Amino acid sequence: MYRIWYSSESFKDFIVENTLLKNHSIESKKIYESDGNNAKKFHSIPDHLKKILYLDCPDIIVEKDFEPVFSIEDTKEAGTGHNAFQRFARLAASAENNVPCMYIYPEAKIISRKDSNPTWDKINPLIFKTLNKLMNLYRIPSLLFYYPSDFREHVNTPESSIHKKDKGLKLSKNLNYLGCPDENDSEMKKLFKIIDCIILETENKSVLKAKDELLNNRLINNHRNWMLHEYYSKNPSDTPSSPLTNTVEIPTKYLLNYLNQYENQEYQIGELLKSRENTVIYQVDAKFRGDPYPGALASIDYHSCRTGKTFEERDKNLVLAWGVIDIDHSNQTIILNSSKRTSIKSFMDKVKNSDSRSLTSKEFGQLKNYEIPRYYMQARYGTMFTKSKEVRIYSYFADAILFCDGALWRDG
DNA sequence: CAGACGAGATTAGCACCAAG
DNA sequence: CTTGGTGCTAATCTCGTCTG
Repeated sequence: MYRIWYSSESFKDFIVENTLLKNHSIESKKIYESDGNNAKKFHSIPDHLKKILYLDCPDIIVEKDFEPVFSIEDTKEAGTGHNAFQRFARLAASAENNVPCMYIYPEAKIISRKDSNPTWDKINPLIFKTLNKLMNLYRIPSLLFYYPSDFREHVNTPESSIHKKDKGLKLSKNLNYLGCPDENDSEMKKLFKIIDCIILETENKSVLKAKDELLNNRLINNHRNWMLHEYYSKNPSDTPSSPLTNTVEIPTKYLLNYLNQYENQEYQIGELLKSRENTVIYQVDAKFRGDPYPGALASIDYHSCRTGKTFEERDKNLVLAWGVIDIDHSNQTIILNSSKRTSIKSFMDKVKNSDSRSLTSKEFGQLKNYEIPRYYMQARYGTMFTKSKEVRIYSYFADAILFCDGALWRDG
């Protein structure tokens, strides 16, 4: 009846045993993130789930009759700066695929840095506003719950937190739920109630119809209002914060003038970029890497660029630049300075690497038996699931990627 | 020569912490 | 205080070498 896909067994039990799922027969299966990460097993994941996993893999997906009912993402990370957005791509993937998502994140966590007393690192409230945008767009719940913590009892006294050894977080005391949040905490009880709500709705109606109407549910609607309230109480003046503070908006003309170096008599840049008057550039002056940037890039899309449900429906281009942008108004162009000299080679090497791991150039006789279904998946999808996560997410979200020594862009 | 074993490489997860 | 670049670890795969 219900099927639950999980990456951690104790967290799966934590969810099942504290919700109405415990009254149903459950089949549980381990989830595999990607073909690149788990070449032997990923191809056995059902096709409809692969589509959700295309962008990023959540901690839990619950299905009924082969239709995803909801997903959960759980983290103990301190949500300062862009970190709150690290898992955002998977929330977005869930919403884009019409699957409600629950996000568990600490309101604050105790961090001890050298030469200073322990302090609470507090969640970047922008995550609430961005999740609200996601809900407006897809009409599917994307709800954040606070990971249980001592924060409110010890706002100014992290030193005296009872749970200081766990960095202020309240973990479960139940040995079956090792590393899970405290199931007796009020915030977790809210989570269980809302999950129960979703399960009851799917029992009464079809899964699809239930999901369609979830935002009208009183409990869920209340929680959504609470999230907005959290945003405005933590940021009353609605001041922009990371990662939006690392973006710059320019007239697209400037971008086209910059990309002009790659045009000649044979090739002219296509219509897509030109069709949008302005362009948002996310500046990352770091060595090429994945987390936390894929999630941050995705969040900027929903925040600053999207007007509709797909990445094609944007009123501004979204560009990822590996370096810092200087705007040259006199020449109507941009200058890209990369202090780490991050090369386009680092991107292309990752693409090359995933191709070399694919089976598509083999003869049938060379395939081991267990490789045959994987080969067949690759025959259909190419290296779609084989590439590393950052290559998948960057090339999905960014209309163009700029490096100091090269660039990639979409024409349509 | 098939299977076992283990080192090294790769992927991704899960965060931390120093700078300004 | 906020920002935003970087570090560490587990899991798994790959591939060369060993062994019976």
